[in-house]
Order: sequence, then C-alpha cells, then structure tokens
Amino acid sequence: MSQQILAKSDKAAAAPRANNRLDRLLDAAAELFAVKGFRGTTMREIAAGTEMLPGSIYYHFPSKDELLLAVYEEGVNRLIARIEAADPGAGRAPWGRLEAVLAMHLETILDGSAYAQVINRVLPDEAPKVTTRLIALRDLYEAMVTEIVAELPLAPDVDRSLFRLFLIGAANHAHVWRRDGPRSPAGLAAELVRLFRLPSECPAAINPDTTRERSS
Amino acid sequence: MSQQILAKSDKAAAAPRANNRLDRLLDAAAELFAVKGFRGTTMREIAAGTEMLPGSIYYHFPSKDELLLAVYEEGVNRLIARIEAADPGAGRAPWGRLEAVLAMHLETILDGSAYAQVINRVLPDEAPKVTTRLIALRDLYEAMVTEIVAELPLAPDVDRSLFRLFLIGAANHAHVWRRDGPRSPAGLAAELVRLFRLPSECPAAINPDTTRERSS
Amino acid sequence: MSQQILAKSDKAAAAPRANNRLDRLLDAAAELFAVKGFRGTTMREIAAGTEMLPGSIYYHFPSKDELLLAVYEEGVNRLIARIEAADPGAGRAPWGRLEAVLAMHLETILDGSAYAQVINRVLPDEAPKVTTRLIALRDLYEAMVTEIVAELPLAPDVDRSLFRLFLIGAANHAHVWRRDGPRSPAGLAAELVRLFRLPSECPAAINPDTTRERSS
Amino acid sequence: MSQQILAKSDKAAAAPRANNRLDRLLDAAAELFAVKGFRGTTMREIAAGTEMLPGSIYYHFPSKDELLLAVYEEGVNRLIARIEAADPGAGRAPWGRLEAVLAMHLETILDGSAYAQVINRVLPDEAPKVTTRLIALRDLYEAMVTEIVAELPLAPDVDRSLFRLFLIGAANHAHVWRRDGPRSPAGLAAELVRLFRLPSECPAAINPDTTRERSS
DNA sequence: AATGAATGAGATTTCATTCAT
DNA sequence: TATGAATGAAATCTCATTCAT
Repeated sequence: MSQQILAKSDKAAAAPRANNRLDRLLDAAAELFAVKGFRGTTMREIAAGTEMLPGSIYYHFPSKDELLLAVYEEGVNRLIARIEAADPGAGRAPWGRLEAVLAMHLETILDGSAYAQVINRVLPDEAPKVTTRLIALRDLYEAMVTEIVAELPLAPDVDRSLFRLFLIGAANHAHVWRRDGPRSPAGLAAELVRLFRLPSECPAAINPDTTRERSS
Repeated sequence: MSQQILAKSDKAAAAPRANNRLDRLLDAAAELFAVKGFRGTTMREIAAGTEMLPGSIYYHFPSKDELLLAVYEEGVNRLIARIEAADPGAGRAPWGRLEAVLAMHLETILDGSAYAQVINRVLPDEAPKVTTRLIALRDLYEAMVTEIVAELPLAPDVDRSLFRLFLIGAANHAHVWRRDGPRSPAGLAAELVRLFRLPSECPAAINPDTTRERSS
Repeated sequence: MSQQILAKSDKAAAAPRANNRLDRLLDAAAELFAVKGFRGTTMREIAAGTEMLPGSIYYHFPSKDELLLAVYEEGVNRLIARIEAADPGAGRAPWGRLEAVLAMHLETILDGSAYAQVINRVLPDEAPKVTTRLIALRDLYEAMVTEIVAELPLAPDVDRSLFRLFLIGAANHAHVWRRDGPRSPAGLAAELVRLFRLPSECPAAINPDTTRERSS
Repeated sequence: MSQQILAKSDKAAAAPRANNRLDRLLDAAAELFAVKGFRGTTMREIAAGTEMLPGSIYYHFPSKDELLLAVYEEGVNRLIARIEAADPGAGRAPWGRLEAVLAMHLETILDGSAYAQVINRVLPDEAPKVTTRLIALRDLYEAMVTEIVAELPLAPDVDRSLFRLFLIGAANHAHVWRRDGPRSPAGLAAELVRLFRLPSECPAAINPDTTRERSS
C-alpha cells in the first residue's frame, strides 16, 4: 500500500542533475490547482510559478491532463504515507485508530498539502484523457479507509459501505467551509468520531424514533 | 423562507407560454452545468441544447456568470420549495423531521433536478463576477438546515455548527458515489440519521471509549 | 456525377447576406495550399488572405483538416464540372474524347484553378482527421477517367487499370515541371494521347521488338 | 555519372563500425520522411528511431533541412547505383534497356528503399534552405533517363522531352496507388514500355483520328 | 427577440533548435 | 560524441462576447 506509484522518483535517482525544477513544477501546479481549480489554472500560470516558459512544461508532461495526473498521484502517495505514519495499526483500539487517521486526513487536506487538496477539489471528469486513472487513484486511497472501517465494532445492522461514504463526505466537506476556524484538525476528528461512534454501536431495533419523540 | 427570490419565477407563472425559450435555456444550462461543470460547458453547447444561437443567449443574460447565478437561484428555490413541502414543521418530532427533510434533499440531488446538482458541483469561485451572490444563495439554503438542527435534542456539549456541516458534507457526497445504488433516497436518509443520532437508551453511550476498547 | 457535394452551396442559398467571406476564405486557402502545401500554410496566412482573424476561420470550419476537405471537395466539383462540359459524351470518337478531357484536365491543374492543384499537391495522409474522405473524393474523380478509358479500343491484352493509372500519373506530373513551358494544355494533351495510342496502320506495330532490336 | 557524391559513403566503406549511429540516423529519417512526409516528421521521432536524443542529431547535421538533403543525396546515389547495375549499357537494344532501367526504378521506389521514396514524396520547396540543392539532385537522376530516352528510335515528330516527363510521371505515380498489387515491378515496367513504345515509333502524320474513328 | 458572423484575447500545444555538461 | 533540459517562436484552436441586421 505504500509502494511508490510515480515514475518521477526513479528519474530523480537516475538523473540527479537539475530536476528540482520538476519538483517545483509539480508544486506550482498543485498549489494552483488547489486554489483555482484545474480549468481555472493556465499553463502560463504554472510556468510562471516555476520560472519556466509554458512550452517547457511539455518536456516533462505531454499534456495538462497528464500533469494533473502526476499531481494526483503525488497527492495520494503523500496522503497514504502520512496516514500510515499516523496509523497505530490494525488490531489496536479501532475507534482511536479511526480518530488518529481522520485527524491526519483533516490536517493534510486543510493545512498540509496542496496536493491533497487537489484530490478533493478537482473532479476526475475535468481531465477526460486521464479520468479513469484519476478514479483509480482515488479508490486506492479509499481502500485504506475501508479497511479501517471494517474493524470498527459497529452494530450488525449498520451498512459499513454507507458508513464509510458518509464519513468521507463529512470529512472532505471541511475543505469547503473551514478556512481558519477555531478548531484544530485533531479537534475536528474527535468531534466527528464522537458523532459517528455511539449511534452506530447501538442496534437500531430499539427504534427510538417512536419511544422518544412521542413524549415530546 | 419560502418567498420567491427570482422575479423570473413570477413571470413564469403569469405567462407560461412566452417564457418557454427562457425556461428551456435555463434547463439546458442546468443540465450541462450539472454534468460537465461550469467551465466545462460552453455557451455554444447551451445554445445547442435550447435550439438557439450563441448570440441569442445574451438577450436573456448579460454573461455566462449571470446565467449560472440564475440556475443557482432556481436550484435553491426548488430545493427550498420541495423541502418545505416535505417538512412536517417546527415542533414536530425533530429527528423524524430531519429525516424527512434529508430524504427530500437526497432525492433532489440524486434524481430530481439538475438545478440542485449544480449547486453541489459548481463552486462559487468558478464564476468570479457573481461569487458573493452564489455564496449568499447557498447560505440561504443552509439556514434551513441550521434551523432544523437547532431543534434536535443533542447532548449539551455537541457543537451544533459542526454537526450541521458534517451532516451536509455526508449527504452531499452522495452525488459523487451514487449512480444507481440499491437504496432509495429515503433509505439513505434513514441510515444517515441513524448514524448521527444518539439513542439515550443505548447503554454503550455511557463512556464507551473506556469500556469497550480497553478490553480489546 | 455532377451532384453538388458541398453543403456550402445550400448555405449560400439560405443566407445570402454576407457569405462572400466564406468564398474568399476558401479561395485563399486553396491558393495557399496549392503554392505552399498544406503543412506549409498557416491559419494566420489564410486568415490574412481573407482579411479575417485566425480565430474567425473556426466559425466556418472546425479544424484546418476540415478546411482542406472543403477545398478538396470544391476542387473535385470544379474538375468534374469542367470536364463534363468539355466531354463530347460517351459513344463519341473515344480517343478524341480522351484528348478533350485530358486537355481540360491539364488546363485546370496548370492554369485554371488552385483548387485542382491542391488535389494534386496535398496527399490525403497529411490531414489525418479526413484522410478517408479525401481519398473518397479522389476516387470520385478517377471514376470518370475509368469510364472514358473503358471505351477506348485497346488491344485485348492491355490492362486497362494500369493504362488508366499510368495516364493519370503522366498527366498530373505536369504540375511539377511545367511552370511556363511553350506548349498549351491542348498541345500537351494531344501529345500525351498520341503516346498512349496504338495506330493500327503503323507497320512497326507488328512485333517491333524482334524486328528492330535484333538488327542493332 | 556514377561518381559518389556524398563523402559519407566513402567513410562508411572505410570505417563501417564507427558510422553505425549516423547510418541508423539516416535510415530512420528516410523511413519516416517516406511514410509521413518531411513536415509530418519531427526530430524527436527521428531521434527515437535511432535511439538517440533530439539534441544529438545536431552533432551530425546542423538542421532538419540538411538532414533531408543528406537523405536525398543517399537516395539519388542508391538509385543511380542500382540503375547502373541494371543497365545493359548504351548502344544495346534501346527499348530493352529502358525496360530494364524502369524495372529497377519501380522496384526501388516500391519495395526497395525508403530513400528513393523520399525523393518521390518530398517536394524540394518543403525545405527552403536547401531547395536548390534538392532540385540539383533530382536533375542529376533525371539526366540518366534523358540519356536513355535519347537513344530510343522514336518517330521524328515525337517531343523527347515531353516523352521523358510523361514517362517519369507515369512511373512515379505508382507509389501512390501500388501498395500490394499483383504485378511485380518488372511486370509493371514491361507494360509501361509497351504502352509507350509502339505509338511513339509511328509518325503521327497518319492521322489516325479521322481514319479510324469515322468508321465507328 | 433573435441571428449569423465575426472578434480578440488567450488557451494549449508543437517543435526545431540551443547549450552547459 | 552525446545528453537532458529548456527555449522561444509560432502553431492550432477555444470561447465568451459583440453587433449590425
């Protein structure tokens, strides 16, 4: 799960000469895609951010779409790497594990990395030439969450797939509303876990809708 | 909260024949914005979808941005109208009320209306000339949710603002993953409410962190 | 065989307003393609030749390739039209018929029309998006020649298909070498026909291989 | 007429190992120019076909135009060399000589060598910097044909210059239509000679147009 | 109310060529 | 000899917008 996906890393090893330019190129692209979106960013702007000429980008990437793919790849790699570092590991207190991972996820998409923000902001269908590969990368990451959710001691009638999707939706939505709110990523993660935890450990059979609300 | 915002809507009611073209224009725009995004849709495509020529659109709207604004407006109006129709009203069983409203919300963004999907898909900053007004419209709708959440019997230490944001994030995320899943909007709403609802009858609610995870 | 292929003609009838621009566009393109080749001509040059901006061309044609196709189409239409006008008709003295048609063909590709020269100069594979259609147009014209060759009273063992191809090759080659030679198209046609025509009255025709060359 | 024109060829004979790369470079260029045309071929593609990097080509040739010139030169050299080898020599049965030479010509442009195909496909004006030299090379080859045509026992009123041009046109056209036809180059040459032979040995004075066709 | 034609600014992309290493 | 990276000029194409009719 931590394997390197991007060929770039190999290149870097093979030709150590001057390819911090490539890194700067990727950084500039990530930054701009995160802030202005994919279609809202021009190759000119990316080039300017790298102190390169627009045409020069095409030495490194054959198209804008492929450049986005590279950013996505790097973003997923980083997300996965950071989350694995924060993950206490399978078998450990599962809710605590979820909270740790969510905290890192939120930190990454909120403060950490333009790369991760791009994954959230840019929809795969904006770059038609690489849509499929973009989706595959997304799935790669979501598989990690699936694994963690699988370990949670949920009530038997909870749909784990929906649980996962709602959880991801709730977490990722943060990048829309939080610019500089008062709560830290860790605080947000704690709150989020709290909201999802207790209810889903209880069998729905008790049917609290009727018992509780009629009396009110 | 139910007042009509757009003057156009009144016209539509008064003279349903004359505004045919304008309605079709908005419909086509909504459809395309929902499917291909704002930047990914050209005025030519919208015109083609209306059997109009590109130049003719400018009789009705001064710019593409304003056209988006109109679609947004119509989308919010429709969402609000449908939700008010589904809403049992303040004071009624608050969780049931939330579920009813969420079911309609999900139905609208999943099956119902391209207009509502646009609100989800297009970020306000994609149309710089009307960003502020786009955000205002969004807020208008979210205020409804705020009101409903305010009535929920939550534990005193729950941050209702975060609760609302997580809820909206979880719900809206559905449009990313659900193409034709097995569950109905109502089913999804029920599951979502259940995940967020703390049943007081559940013994696990009493400090579950320590009781449960220490033993594992 | 004289049916109009190009939609343009219809448009001209439908919207008589100002589309001499389109004609000028096609003329300029034909002229430049004929003189500088397809790849050697830029959209800027074509636009300049039409007193139009480069982008404006795309209102009329979706790509440079399609513009070439339109020129080709017009070229074939003109060639066919002129040749049908010069053709004395099936059943008439077949060698004379061939000569008349060849004279017109040569006149057209040498002096007459840039459109026809384009057909000779630009290979179908230079415009990948329309290669097939370009070849189809070429075939359309060559079918006329086939028909005329079919009527020639040739010796039974002559391969008419090869005859036709050699004839076309010989004729079209003229555009490479003739800038301002002394002979008229009609003169060239007469000479060309003579070279391909076997006069039965000629005694040398009786197996000249053996009679002539053994003695040398 | 058989002198080697390109110094490179001598070198190649003297040091066949060292020039490997250069030969492969020329081969790749010839292949690509033949198939995709001059303008349709990029330096990158040529480099790729040589397992070289684009920049490296410029060690061997100062420009793309000069590279084309070298291919042309090699092509003409090869054509001349092969044709001289096939030529029975001046003074021998002239029609048989023409046929032998044409057979080799056809074989070369059809199957034999990308180099020769380049001469046919690429017009001198596509490489402005070397246009004159390209034409000179072409003329060098055509002079051989002129010499052979000069020996043919044609009727006195036949224009030998036109005869030559039509012949070359007919022969070279083959590369347009023949991909994998049933006839061998030798067969094509025989047919071509037959078509040109008998008629041109007869004085045109007999005026067969009238005698023959009136009766039909 | 609508249209057909065009504009113009700017987007992505191409590619022969250069040059320090 | 050769290379990797980059350049820069120019190419094709896009598209919201304008405007006389």
